[in-house]
Amino acid sequence: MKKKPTSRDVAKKAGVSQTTVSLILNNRTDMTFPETTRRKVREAARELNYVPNQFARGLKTNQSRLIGLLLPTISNPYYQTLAQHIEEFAASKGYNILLCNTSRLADREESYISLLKSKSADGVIYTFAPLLPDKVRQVIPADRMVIFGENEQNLGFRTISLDSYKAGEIVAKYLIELGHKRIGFVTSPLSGFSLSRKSRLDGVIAAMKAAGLESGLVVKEGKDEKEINDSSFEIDIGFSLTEELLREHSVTAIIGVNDMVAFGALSHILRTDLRVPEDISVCGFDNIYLSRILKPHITTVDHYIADKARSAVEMIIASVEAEDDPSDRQMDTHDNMNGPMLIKRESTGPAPN
Amino acid sequence: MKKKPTSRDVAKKAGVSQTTVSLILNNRTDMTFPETTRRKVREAARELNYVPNQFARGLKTNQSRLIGLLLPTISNPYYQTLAQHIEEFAASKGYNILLCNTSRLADREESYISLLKSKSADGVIYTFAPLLPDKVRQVIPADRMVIFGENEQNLGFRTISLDSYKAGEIVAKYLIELGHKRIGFVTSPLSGFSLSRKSRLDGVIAAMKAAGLESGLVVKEGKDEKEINDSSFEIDIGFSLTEELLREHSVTAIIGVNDMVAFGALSHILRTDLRVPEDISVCGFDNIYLSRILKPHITTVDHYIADKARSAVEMIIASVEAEDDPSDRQMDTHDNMNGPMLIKRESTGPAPN
DNA sequence: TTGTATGCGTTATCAT
DNA sequence: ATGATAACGCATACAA
Repeated sequence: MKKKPTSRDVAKKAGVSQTTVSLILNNRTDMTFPETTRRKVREAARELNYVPNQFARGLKTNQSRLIGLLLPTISNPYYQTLAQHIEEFAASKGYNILLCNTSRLADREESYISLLKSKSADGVIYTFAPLLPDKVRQVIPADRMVIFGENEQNLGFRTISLDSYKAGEIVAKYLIELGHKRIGFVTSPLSGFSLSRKSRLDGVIAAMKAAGLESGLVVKEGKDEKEINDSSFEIDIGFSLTEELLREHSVTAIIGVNDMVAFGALSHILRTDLRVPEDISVCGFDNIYLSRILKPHITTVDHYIADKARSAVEMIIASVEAEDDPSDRQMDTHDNMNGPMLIKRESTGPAPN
Repeated sequence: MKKKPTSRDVAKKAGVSQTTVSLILNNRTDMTFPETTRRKVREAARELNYVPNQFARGLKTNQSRLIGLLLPTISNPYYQTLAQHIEEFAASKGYNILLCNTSRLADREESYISLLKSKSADGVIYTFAPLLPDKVRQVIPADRMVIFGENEQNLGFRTISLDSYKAGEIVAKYLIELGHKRIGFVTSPLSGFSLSRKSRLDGVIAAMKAAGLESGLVVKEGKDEKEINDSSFEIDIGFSLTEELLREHSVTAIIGVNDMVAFGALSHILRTDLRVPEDISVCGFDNIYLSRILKPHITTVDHYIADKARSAVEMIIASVEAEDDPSDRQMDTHDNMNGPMLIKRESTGPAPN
């Protein structure tokens, strides 16, 4: 590890003071330098391969340009895509992403929170409801924290909402319009972590009720969530619950609680005599990239994740920048955001008969 | 952003000096303290919610416990799984992952390299051949850099090899044993970035040649790589090239250059009258998690990615730790590692006739 | 316009 | 066994 050049080295080489180097390299507009000085400094920096030491800078400024991204797992197309969008937008703004995979384990979550504090992360994006909301509050300033997902329990954190309830309604209404009266809802466990699963189901129930079809809904819920780190678990759940469902009930449509579960359902159905969508319709949620790839293309609900990822990052950056200039302290008025949108594809059609 | 407590605050509260706090909280074994002092300090730290400031610590120690992970994209099951394994093992060792998505763009790669230097990253893991090897060499010390993948051009970087050539051989030999004589090789572009694609093909060619079946190989190569950031591109390539291939040639087996391409191939075949594997066999490379999920389960080659991810992280950590104690400077003797292994599944069978 | 001096919070050296 | 004190490299208030 050869020693790295410091701003003092650059200063010496350029024949100016270290202050001048700092000022010029930070492009400070409130100061003006002769073009020759600027050139000398930049050239010296380039020749020495100088890069400012973020430890030293951070010690002064207390900014890290680091955003912690907490995920239950990255082996899941939904989180993947989310991570990708967040990373891309953050990078475009000069912020970087520290990958924090919690596996939904409280102790991992806790150690990551401490880590983020000690690294003076400028912000934290949760992609699930915190397991330890009180701990988080102690450690992370409220305006540096955003939850990406459901907002139900209202813990007082800022939230980028996906409105899963409405998404559930939309899907159910669509199927009802197509004439479906007996619908199966297949889901990984509703208890515990994922609030969005429950919300989606609630939305479906509401729509069924509104159409007087309550009794036509069959819910099949998966059991334990032990293997949740690998999304193959969700496919398996979709597969086996659908098998069970079709053995016991005659439905004309199946809603998977997300696209992965829906794939599992589809995967079972394709092994039977049933045709999709002639005999049975299938749909999911999330519009993960696989849903426009795997055949038959699956009907699903899009959340405008890219836009929302952008908003999440923007909220944090706004707080960071408000630090210097406390004037524009406008918080989270992100209400005019796109709601969920149905993506109709091959896997759904009119009810048979 | 309320002010964070410093070790001095802890010292004041515990009634000791700041030095003592540092010594105790760092669990230094070369120093011994009365149990009462230790308790006082720890308690004060806990009560104040004290977390050491990494900027200050880093300034002194020049260690960040940060590893930069350079990926072309994370929207690809292969890189996903790799990232997951690397993150998990690194976290277990107290190291963290900075996500560096380059989209295979040279300027992004360059800015990430500078960033990693300025953040004093302890190491860098490339998951592809560097676009800017010279720049990397200038900025990242050789012993803090590991390439995960092919080693062909031998740029002088340490490498965790996947031995794609051998993987190609293994697959081809297996198909030949099953009696296949006319085999299609379907691939995304061979030029440019991905060395492993070419190596896989070379391995296949070698095996065919060895069996005197050279003329039985048909290679279909996809054109431009513009949409490579979304792995749907690879599925599309598999789909359309297979369509083309089957129109022009009669083969009894198709090798996809990776599992995604193989899925694309499969996806087309399932829309024809051909049965898999009775009429035609399909296989891929990488053993991504989808390959044991999607039906029919696809035959593929496993690389022991989890083990190798571990090795990559270990190599870096070893270098970091060798810094203090330059005695154990044993470098990359990771030769006794598992080679590629064939995973036989439903999508392959004996050649027809 | 440029340079000098100081301090950020830690770790580490050296006294005590 | 514990406490003063000096760096680490940068940004910045202030001096020139």
